[in-house]
Formats: sequence, C-alpha cells, structure tokens
Amino acid sequence: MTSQPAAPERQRDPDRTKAEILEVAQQEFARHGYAGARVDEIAARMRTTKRMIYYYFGSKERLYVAVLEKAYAEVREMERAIEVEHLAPVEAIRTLAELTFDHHDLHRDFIKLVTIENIHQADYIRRSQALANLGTPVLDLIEAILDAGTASGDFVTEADAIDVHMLISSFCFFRVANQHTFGALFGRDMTAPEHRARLRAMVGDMVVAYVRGSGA
Amino acid sequence: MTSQPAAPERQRDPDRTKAEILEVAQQEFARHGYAGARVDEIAARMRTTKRMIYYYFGSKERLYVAVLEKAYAEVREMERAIEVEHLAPVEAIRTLAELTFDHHDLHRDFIKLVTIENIHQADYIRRSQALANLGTPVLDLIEAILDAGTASGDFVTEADAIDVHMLISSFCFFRVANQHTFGALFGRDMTAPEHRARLRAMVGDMVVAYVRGSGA
DNA sequence: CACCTAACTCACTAGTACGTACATTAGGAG
DNA sequence: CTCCTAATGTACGTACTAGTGAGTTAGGTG
Repeated sequence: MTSQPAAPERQRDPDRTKAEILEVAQQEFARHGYAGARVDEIAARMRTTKRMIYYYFGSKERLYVAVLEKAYAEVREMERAIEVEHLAPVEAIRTLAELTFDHHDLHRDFIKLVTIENIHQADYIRRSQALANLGTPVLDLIEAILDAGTASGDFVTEADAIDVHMLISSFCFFRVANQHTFGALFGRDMTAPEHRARLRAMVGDMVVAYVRGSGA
Repeated sequence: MTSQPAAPERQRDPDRTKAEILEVAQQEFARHGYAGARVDEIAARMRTTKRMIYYYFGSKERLYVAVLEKAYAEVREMERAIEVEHLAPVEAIRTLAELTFDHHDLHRDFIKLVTIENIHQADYIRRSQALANLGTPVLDLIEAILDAGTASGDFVTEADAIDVHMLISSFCFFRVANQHTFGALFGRDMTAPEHRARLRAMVGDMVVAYVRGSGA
C-alpha cells in the first residue's frame, strides 16, 4: 500500500472540494431553482469560499450544468443495475414499474432538478455535451419485455417502449414532484409512508393491466 | 342603454389595468419561475408602469399569489363544466380521462405555475386563503363513477377517488410538464401533434384497464 | 363648472448577488 | 531543502432589482 492509509484530512484537496461544491450546489439548486439559488449561500454551507466555486466551475450557469450532469450520471448508474430479464413478461414489466417507483422515491433532488430544467425548456441540458443524445438503458429493457410479452401472447398493445416508459415514469414522477400542491388541494400527502405500499402496487397493476390490452 | 356603447378606450381603467398586469405576470412567472421573473420585465410588456403593479398588488409575492388564484379559478370553472354522469361507468371514466388530457393540453401556463409552486413546496398556495381547503369537483365525479362501476360489476379496484384522480392526472400532467427533458433525452416530443391522438387514447385505455382490475 | 379622489407617472434608493483582482500558502517535484 | 504551481482566502466592484416618495391628471360627482 502507499504511504497514506486513508488520506485523512489534507488541507488542500481539489477532488474533495469539487465534490463538496457539487453536493451543496445540488441541494441549493433543487431547493430554490436556478434563479432562486444563491452562490453565496452555497459557499456559506461549505468549508470552502465562493472563490473556489468560480475557480473550479467558472460561473453559476456552468456549476448548474455540472450538477445536472452528475445527477443524471448517478441515475444512469442505477438504471444499469436493473435486472429483470430472467422474469416472465408480466412479472418483468411489473417489477420494472415497482423499481422505477422506488427509484423516484429516493432521488428527490434529481426530480426537482428535472422539474426545474423543464421550466427553462431544458435549455441547460441541451447546452451540455455530456447529456446530449445519451439514450437510456431502460428503453432497451422495456423493448425486450414488450417483444417477449407480445410473442407469448400475454401483451396486446400498440404502444412502444417510449410510450410505456412514459406511462410508468409519469405516475412515479408525479407522485413525488407534485406532492405539495396535490397535498394542499386534496389533503393527502401521496409520499407519506401509509400510502407508499398501495401506490407502489398500483403502478405495477396499472402497467400490467394496460399492456394486457384490457382497456381497449 | 348608458352613454358609452362599448367603453372604447378610457385612459384610466383600473379593471383593465389590473387584468393586464395579471395576464402578463402569469406569462412571466410561468416562463421564468418566481425568482427568475422580473417585475421590471412585466412592466415593460404593458401599457402601464411598474409603479402600478405595486399600487394594485403591493409586492412581487402578492402579485404571484394573485396570479395563482386567478389560474386556479379558471381551472375550477372548466372542471365544473364536465358532464359525464349520463354515461355508463366504463365510458364515463374513459371520457373523464380524455377530457383531463385535453384540459392539460391547453392551460400550459397553469401547469408551469403548479410545477413552480411545487419547487417552493407550495408555500404560496398555502399562504392564500382563496386556495386553501377548496376541494375539487372532479373528486365527487370520480367517486360517483367508481361507485357506479363497482355496483355494476364493471370495476374491481380498491383505489379511491383521489388515487384514480392521481392516476389520470399524472399521465396528462407529465406529458406536458416534462416535455422538454423527455424530448431532450428520448428524442420524442410527446406534445407534438402526431402523438396527440395516440396518447389521448392511451390515458383512456389505461384507466379503464386499471379499474377493471385486470392488472392484479 | 369646480372639486376631489382614485389612477397614474417619474425619478430615485437601498440592498443584493454574481463575479473578480490580488494576495497568500500548501505541498509535490527535483 | 528549495522552488514553483495549483489551490485557497480576502475584499471589493458593478449591475441589477424590488420597492418607494412625491408629485400630476383624468374624470365622475354634486
């Protein structure tokens, strides 16, 4: 092993500093939106000063893009870990839906960032090379499941992988993204623990019912 | 009739001024979010000056709340117009889903405002008396349909009205609210005309399939 | 027609928020 | 051990932005 067992606490550590900036910035942007986020506030919540943010990221905008890129990268990582190809079509699609549900249940910050990006018409995402035309592994997965289900006769649907992905995502995303207005208007917090299991089962049932074609 | 046939162009017209401020403010807030919206920009887009905004609304925050209240009031109005009680349960719920789809297809600004409110954890909505505990007529409608469907044996579900409302809303809302990030990532604009009819049918099929219980 | 008030204009301020010039130091390379 | 550069701290400038003080006029009313 090298000289330092765990690199305990160097006073100067670019990687750590950059990582900490991104971490805090993600929270700040997710909480307040792009315009509402304060660079000074990000700096105040760190060991570091604001100068470092500009030293490493150059501008508020580039910091924001870096946060987006990191967040998307993490999500991709998680998606790649999904493994349902050994299941029969019906159970495969149900499991995928439930895992997507879990995935949205965690990653609240990511959902907020996506929401914020949509307010800005995804301007910043488009400006990022790292995020451009970077399809999602999930699509291939869904396509494989749909093909298998159609072949076996379990599924009767004309929807393609993107449609089904949207069907699943919309439910999972909405529940978290709109929890506050929904809660304020209907007096029910859809993200509260007592609703979790029921809603999780609901996505699964919903997709299965849909791809079976029983709504036509 | 009174002296003026159509009140052609008074130089001083409080109602008109207030309405114009709200209209322009709605666009500005919807486009840029609360923090990103510029009071000066709102003023610049009108016949009026910024001073008038403060004269009538007092602050940026109160203007924003006024915009929210107006937007919600309009949506309520539209919801009240829905009339599906003469239909059989299956067709009633399908029609309701399709009308909800249409409703979200228009009212893009409203969707953005809701999205923005969720970023702020619905703080401003909660601060408004006009919007507090103001349930939605749609819920009663859904409940009636669910009861009828269960009684007739067409429906087999344990989900209640709020659940089903969320099921329908999430799809319709997501398609519009997330169109930009979804488009950037999957190269398909779900709000483009060529997808409209297919997706509209999809919500209907989805809810019907679900309430029939064919996913369990 | 005179008056009075609500409606409106203009110029201005205080505070804030992004970004930077400049000074300083840690710590690896030779 | 020395030096050199990447990394960091301090203090400040500039531009913008919400909000206001004070004066002006339209137009309904008696």
